[in-house]
Amino acid sequence: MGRPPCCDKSNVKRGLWTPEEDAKILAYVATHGIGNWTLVPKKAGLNRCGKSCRLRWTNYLRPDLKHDNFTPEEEELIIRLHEAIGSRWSVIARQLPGRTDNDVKNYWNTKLKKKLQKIGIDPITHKPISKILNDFGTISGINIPSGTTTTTNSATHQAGPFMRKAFKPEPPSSSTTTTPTSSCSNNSTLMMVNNNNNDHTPQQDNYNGSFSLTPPPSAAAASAGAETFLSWDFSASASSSPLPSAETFLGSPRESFSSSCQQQQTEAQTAQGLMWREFLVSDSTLASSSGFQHEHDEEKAIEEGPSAALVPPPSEAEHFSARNDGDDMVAALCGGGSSSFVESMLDKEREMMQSQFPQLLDRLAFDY
DNA sequence: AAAAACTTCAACCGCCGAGGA
DNA sequence: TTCCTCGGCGGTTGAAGTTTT
Repeated sequence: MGRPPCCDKSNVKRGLWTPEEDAKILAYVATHGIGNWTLVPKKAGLNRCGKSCRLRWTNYLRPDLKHDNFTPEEEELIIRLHEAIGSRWSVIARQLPGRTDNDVKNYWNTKLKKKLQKIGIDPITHKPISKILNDFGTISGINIPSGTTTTTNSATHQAGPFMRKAFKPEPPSSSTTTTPTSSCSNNSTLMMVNNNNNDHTPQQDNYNGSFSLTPPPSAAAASAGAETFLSWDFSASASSSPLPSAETFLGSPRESFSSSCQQQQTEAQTAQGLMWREFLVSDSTLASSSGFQHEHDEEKAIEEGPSAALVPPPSEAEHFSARNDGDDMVAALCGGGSSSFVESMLDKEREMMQSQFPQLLDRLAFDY
């Protein structure tokens, strides 16, 4: 049975609130406090849905709200928390006094996402976009030719279908391959530049995390229309070095959360040459891309059945939560049964989270 | 000056879980 | 156990404002 509407939508006012309506809410809350929001419109003399009243109060009228710009510290915290727990805006907002989940969400969507994209970081996975695409090349058995430029932001989404295909369990005899470059067409180009030999060979898994913004080589920039060039220092060859993170750009004096996190993943990297987070790259990216959602659903429907093993992985937030509803999916990803690999990864991430965000983790555990 | 393109963000939508009857 | 209501949440929309052409 579907849930009935909370109010008669045809008879309630919608759209922007007037100062008079705001005053009524404020007056009502001042006298009665916050209680049953469905009764508020009637008692306050408003022709609005109760839900709308609650939203107006929580997102705009609450006296403890800040209405000024986000500070760099707040920005950094949002990025770090988003990397850790994903788009759980309410949880992130609780770490930012005076900010609402709507504020944080809007700020992320309009500013921070673009900011990260501009510096070549995928805002969903918080990994360098080139790294994602290069890894995809490795995973799917495709070597991106030397000198091939990889593309940013929407190109990642454009790569969705074939990336997903790459993760799809194939029968051993299958030789299906796809060609990434056919889907990567974007006027925003990201180039990987090796400082040592200055060739543009994509590097995989062995960069050391020294990662800086450099001015584009003029000729290449002009021809490629590059917005941002990323300069990588490959001088140290330690393969267990952390991946660069957005933190690097933010100049945080603290130990990079993402770096430590990713380092642990790297250390636990299996002979498969694939980290579990890689799965998140493919599917969380897709899931958040409305353009692929429909297609994804269709494919899922097709794939479901006795042999279907491609189950959307839980978000990182779900991994960090105390709920178990992601376990089956993770198990499915690993071919069924419990996986010590996944469990150890989750344990490590939890430990790391505990040390980095103890308060947050406590709250998550409490909430769920 | 006007139109088009782009950005921002308040508000809405629909789903979900909790909890009470 | 089932049904219903409510509050909370994340994703999305679209009006208003701003910038660019």
